[in-house]
Amino acid sequence: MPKELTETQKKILDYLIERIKGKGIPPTLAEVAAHFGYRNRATVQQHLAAIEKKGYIRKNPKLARGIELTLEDKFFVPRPVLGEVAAGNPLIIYPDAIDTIELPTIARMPKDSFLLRVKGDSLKDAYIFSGDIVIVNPNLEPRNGQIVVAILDDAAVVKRFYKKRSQIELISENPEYEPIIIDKKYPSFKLVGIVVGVYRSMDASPFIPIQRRGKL
Amino acid sequence: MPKELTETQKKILDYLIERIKGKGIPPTLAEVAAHFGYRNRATVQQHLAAIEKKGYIRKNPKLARGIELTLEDKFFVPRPVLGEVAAGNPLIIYPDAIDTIELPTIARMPKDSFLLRVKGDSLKDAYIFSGDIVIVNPNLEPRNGQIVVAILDDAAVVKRFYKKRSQIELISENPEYEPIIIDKKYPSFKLVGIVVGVYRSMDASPFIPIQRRGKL
DNA sequence: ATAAATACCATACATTTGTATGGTACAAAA
DNA sequence: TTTTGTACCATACAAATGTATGGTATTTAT
Repeated sequence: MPKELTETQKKILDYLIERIKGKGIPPTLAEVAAHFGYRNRATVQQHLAAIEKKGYIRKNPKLARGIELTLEDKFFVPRPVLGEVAAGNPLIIYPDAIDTIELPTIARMPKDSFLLRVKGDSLKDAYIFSGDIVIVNPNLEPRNGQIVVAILDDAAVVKRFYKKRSQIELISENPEYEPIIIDKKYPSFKLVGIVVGVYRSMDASPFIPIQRRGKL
Repeated sequence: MPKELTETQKKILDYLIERIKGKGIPPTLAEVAAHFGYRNRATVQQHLAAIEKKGYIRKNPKLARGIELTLEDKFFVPRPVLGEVAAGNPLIIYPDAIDTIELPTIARMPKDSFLLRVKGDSLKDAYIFSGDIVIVNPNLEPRNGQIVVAILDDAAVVKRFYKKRSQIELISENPEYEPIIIDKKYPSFKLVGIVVGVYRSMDASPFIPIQRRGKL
């Protein structure tokens, strides 16, 4: 189990992850220093040593940009989950990250997307379940039938989106939930983004392994 | 549209991609040279110049490992799908990639994992559906109750794994399918890996947007 | 009270790294 | 035939890079 990081160390690690996952190129000491306004590389050097000691990265000695994320080899990388979102009844969405899930290393986010954990079962007919992580892109125009995340009276919902002449309808796949109809002028409605993908980790299995034997 | 690459250039580009996506660190000229057995960096230097000229990479001048993949700066990154795997009845698994899916940029794979597209519905009670992409890690020891991919008589299956004294059981979540019982000595059985995650793209929506209005 | 960890700065140095330049050999195109 | 492109080799060099060492100030644990 990796040890706790200090504030500064965490910031630096986040930057490393951002650079490695985002650009594909780990930064040099000089670049990290520049990014944080440090006057010299030795400072970064020491922070990296500390982060490495705590087990989050591995440094290839003598090699330029020789920073590897060790967490990556464990297949999981911490990603912030911005909030929980109701597939059924609205839930509160938090301004900051409420949690960090261990998205597998398959987890490089498009830089403008973010993650939300789904609570509730109103999307079960669309094969999205409570506990799933949805990848939300805020910079896409919604088309009819797409699954979107929207804020409604300070709560967030995940629903299927339909735009009509003068109103927007948010429909659950699950017939137990009533469609939400929004007049276009409705003030507290805001479209957050479009669900571009769903990810579910199999690691901490939410399923109880039922010892089902033989035929039924 | 990028121009055609020569054989050598393609090999080098493949290596670059492998390094950037796999390790997260682009190689230096020296490393590329070593990998291909070149006696000096200038050779690589010239190949890279050619590849850049043809538009596949961008080089940050003067910067160590300053190689970026130009094709990558989009939302989706092509990833090879190694085969299709049956959640219900066994299907054939192909030695090479059968397809390339556009995994979202959230998609950087752990280097030893690979993707399989699921066909069939025997795992629907585990919320895995036909068309989903499962992320499979071949280097983990399976624990009871985990979902695994296994090869059985040249066909691959996705099932829940249970190890008993002298036999292994592969069980479907879906009661319609019979459990598969394998004697430990069974020759043609091979465990491929453990399903560590499921990804589903919402992009090419498999669902027909049903115009369901009002209450039912 | 003292030790240890954190968070920086500055300077120095050997290597690594990218790049420039020049050369050879070969095949295909003009 | 000459030119162009590909595929290598060798040497040289400035800048980038990681690392070592030493220092100060502050906070946290003992």
